[in-house]
Amino acid sequence: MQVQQSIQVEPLGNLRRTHTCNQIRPENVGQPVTLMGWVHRRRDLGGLIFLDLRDRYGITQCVIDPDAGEAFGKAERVRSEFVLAVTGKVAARTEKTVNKNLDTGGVELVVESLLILNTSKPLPIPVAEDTQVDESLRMQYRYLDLRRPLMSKHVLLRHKLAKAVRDYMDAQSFMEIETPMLMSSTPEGARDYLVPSRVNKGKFYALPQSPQIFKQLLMVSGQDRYFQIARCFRDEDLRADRQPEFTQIDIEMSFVGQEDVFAMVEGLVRHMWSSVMKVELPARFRRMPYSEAIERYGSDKPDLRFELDFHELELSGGPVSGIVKGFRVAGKGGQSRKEGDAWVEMAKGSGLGGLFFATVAEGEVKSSISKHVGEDALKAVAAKVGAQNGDLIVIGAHADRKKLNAALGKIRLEMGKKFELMARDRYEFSWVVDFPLYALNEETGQLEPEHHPFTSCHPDDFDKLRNNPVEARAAAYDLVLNGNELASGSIRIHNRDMQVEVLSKTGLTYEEIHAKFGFLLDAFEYGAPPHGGIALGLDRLVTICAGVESIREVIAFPKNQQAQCLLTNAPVDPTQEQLDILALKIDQSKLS
RNA sequence: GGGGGCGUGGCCUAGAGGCUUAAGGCGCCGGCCUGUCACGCCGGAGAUCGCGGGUUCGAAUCCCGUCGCUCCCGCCA
Repeated sequence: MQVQQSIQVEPLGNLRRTHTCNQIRPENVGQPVTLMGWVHRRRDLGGLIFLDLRDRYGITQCVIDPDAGEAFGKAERVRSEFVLAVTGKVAARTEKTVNKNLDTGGVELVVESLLILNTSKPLPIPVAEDTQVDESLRMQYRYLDLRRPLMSKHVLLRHKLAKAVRDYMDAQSFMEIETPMLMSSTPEGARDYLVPSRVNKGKFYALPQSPQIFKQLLMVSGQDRYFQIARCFRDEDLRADRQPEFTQIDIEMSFVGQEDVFAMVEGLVRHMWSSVMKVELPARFRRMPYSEAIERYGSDKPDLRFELDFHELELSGGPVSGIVKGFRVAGKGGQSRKEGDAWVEMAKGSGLGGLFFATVAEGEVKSSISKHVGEDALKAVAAKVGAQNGDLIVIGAHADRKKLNAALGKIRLEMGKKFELMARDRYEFSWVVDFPLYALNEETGQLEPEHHPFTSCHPDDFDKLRNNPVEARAAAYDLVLNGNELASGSIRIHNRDMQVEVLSKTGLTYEEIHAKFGFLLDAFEYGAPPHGGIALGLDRLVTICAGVESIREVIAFPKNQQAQCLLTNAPVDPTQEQLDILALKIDQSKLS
């Protein structure tokens, strides 16, 4: 510490950088240049010092010779992450000393003068190395973590994708319109974040779970094509792909049907991939009914980078009963007993009574269940799933179709991971369409909107809505990418009576509907246009493009799993004064 | 609310009843070094093994509790 304090920090004065640390190239040789940045690495050879100077653009090697006089003395005292301004001449590197790992590796800066703009204590986490560091430490020192070139890259990628969205939407006549953050609570699925009102003591705003109602009101107001890169808040428990505050690319359009929304989003996503990822996506994404996704892949967001799709089988006997489904895993017939047992354990964990295997070798189908179900039946199974020599056939059975699909879906995903069938650089998009309008809450026996209560019924299912609502399909859709729900949307209701009918099916009384949605119902009576839209999860999208596992890697200042910001310590205790102003009192007995 | 994993110098890891006076790499400090680029070489400092209790002649190691982080289930229209 003594050493550090003895180092004189110098003022910036009128000195300005002429280039960034990623700009100088062989064509700049001989030019005078001033760079500013952080000391990434320092290599002191005694009579010659190399400094790798870093800014967010890149790294430039600076050489300090004893001939540089004062600058050499300073360079001897410089340490990692000191902030420097260096001035000198660009020199070509000799053929032997070119560094191919650096964009600027063909040249170096021969330093003539050096200014120490600031010092740095030794670092609590490494900046110049890509080692695994405890995540809570990274969060606590996020400003250092973000200096790491990889994290800088993520921040830049996010910016570029957001910019691509704005460029594309603008070119398509969409307007970015801001909607309130302080709004009234709307009974959507998640818990609200509440904000107490000082002016209206005892009352609370809710932070938006999405701009849903406002964007629909914008359509009623004739704004026609709206988008917003909007922050949304949901007070639910966190996951690797879920933060309490997250960002949506929120879109709404008037005078459209489902296919118009698809075409627009396909264009948007294609533009993002083409301009940022340099990847050309197909002109049209596939469409898959919800029922097919569930029956074939056991998920409403199937990862389509690999097949392993389910076939319903005619099979019974011994332990095999109920609905039976199986799928083929190409070339994986050689699984050990131990590996098989592990899958069976997993199947049990996800509610499946049993999981059975068959293998195909030299035209023969072998399985522990062959004596129960018969060899001919097994042969038929192999034919049905398309199994060939060396393949593994996975078979599951359960009386409950829903549980069977869910369990097999889980196993399918695990096998996809284990057998490395999920290529990092493949992007398999699909629309999942024809979602059910309602889902039955088994605890309350009440119907709940599967998407949200403003979703229009499928045009072919109005009769079902009246007579058998649980069977009715919605004009709702998801965009799925590599097993992730990337976007979700619907064609909305724009008719007062229809809106009342859909809401009333969820058990709300007319009075409740009027109290909660009266303003929306009113708006529908003054010339509401047909409209629909969608919202894309920006955090998940960037995560996938960056090829990382957690959305925290692409959020500059994320929360940890306890929904805390370890950098600023939020949330914090309010002062008594703050509580008094808001007329609030903490119930200590409820604090655990 | 529930289940799994992890917690050892500033950072990353090893050690799983006595080889330990806790080992290695990075970083840090000092010395040497004029073409390095994860510079090299020599030397050094730095750890109540998350915390509390227990078992034992003996605990980083086993047991109980607790705290923190993380992954998952529930939850997330």
